[in-house]
Amino acid sequence: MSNDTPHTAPNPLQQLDNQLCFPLYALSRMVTKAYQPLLQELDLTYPQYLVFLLLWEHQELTVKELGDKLLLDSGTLTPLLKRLEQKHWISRRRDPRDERSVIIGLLPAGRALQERACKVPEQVFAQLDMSPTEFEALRQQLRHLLTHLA
Amino acid sequence: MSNDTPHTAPNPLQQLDNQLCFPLYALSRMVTKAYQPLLQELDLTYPQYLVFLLLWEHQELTVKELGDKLLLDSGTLTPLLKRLEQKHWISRRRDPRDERSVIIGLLPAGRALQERACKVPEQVFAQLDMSPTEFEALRQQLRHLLTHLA
DNA sequence: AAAAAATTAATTGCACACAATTAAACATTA
DNA sequence: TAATGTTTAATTGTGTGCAATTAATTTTTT
Repeated sequence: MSNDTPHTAPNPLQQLDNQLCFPLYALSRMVTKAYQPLLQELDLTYPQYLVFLLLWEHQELTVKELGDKLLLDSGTLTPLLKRLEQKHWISRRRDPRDERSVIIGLLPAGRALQERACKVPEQVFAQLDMSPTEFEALRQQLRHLLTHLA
Repeated sequence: MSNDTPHTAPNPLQQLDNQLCFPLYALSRMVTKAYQPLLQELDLTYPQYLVFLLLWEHQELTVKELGDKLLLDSGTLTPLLKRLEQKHWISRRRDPRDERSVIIGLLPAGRALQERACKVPEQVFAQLDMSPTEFEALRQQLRHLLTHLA
């Protein structure tokens, strides 16, 4: 132990390689990047794509419902949805039965995107180099953690 | 099949619940949120904390090396590092042997943060409700995917 | 019904992320 | 060595994320 190393002894728990959080954070961004060239063809960002996945499934959802499902708040969703509205892909209107809520609906151009996007999931999966079994196991483990933390 | 449902038949691969990307994206944000109250005490954001994890381990790193390890580019790192410099936690100087590189070093106040942060990993782990075995398995699986994708 | 509490979006301000471009320094090649 | 190409940060512009606040509406309580 020479005294030209005055810094604290390394704490293994404080090393990046031993963190769970970092691979989660980095992998999430890398997967988003894997989507990017495919989504660019559709003029969509990744969070915008997630909104459409929900709208293609449910036709109409309030901002609240979108936020609950995506774990995003109005500070993120409101400007994102306004950009989609400007492109005439979605509609935004107050719920007449509860004027607090804003209902997001699909416009024809937004619905038409679904067909163009249908190949996206398998194309990303192909880049992942995972067996369907591994894929399913990891998906369930992540979802389990998510429900425990959210 | 009634004709008041003019929309396309749902594609299972286009349902949010069947995606791997979404739990990854959402869990990553939730885990970052779990760090937030702990890091707030240190006046740190999560990506700033990651920078310090590396600096506590290596004392000095170039912006390039930080970017390679964190998978972040200068567009993200430069302003982040300038904020840390303004707090007198790190130093930024050109490498005299290669004036293209900027060397990031720890200042005393930045080094002193390590001790205050040493409990953070275990406190976050406690919130995760996972066995160490599960933790380790997931960590390695995520790292494996990351190296395949990055 | 009136007052208080809760719910829903929007807004504001700050900090990432990242694509694309620029500029400086260094390396390689003709 | 001069020209070309590469590497490294910084810059610019757009789009999230999110904490905190605000404003309008609805619900609950008194």
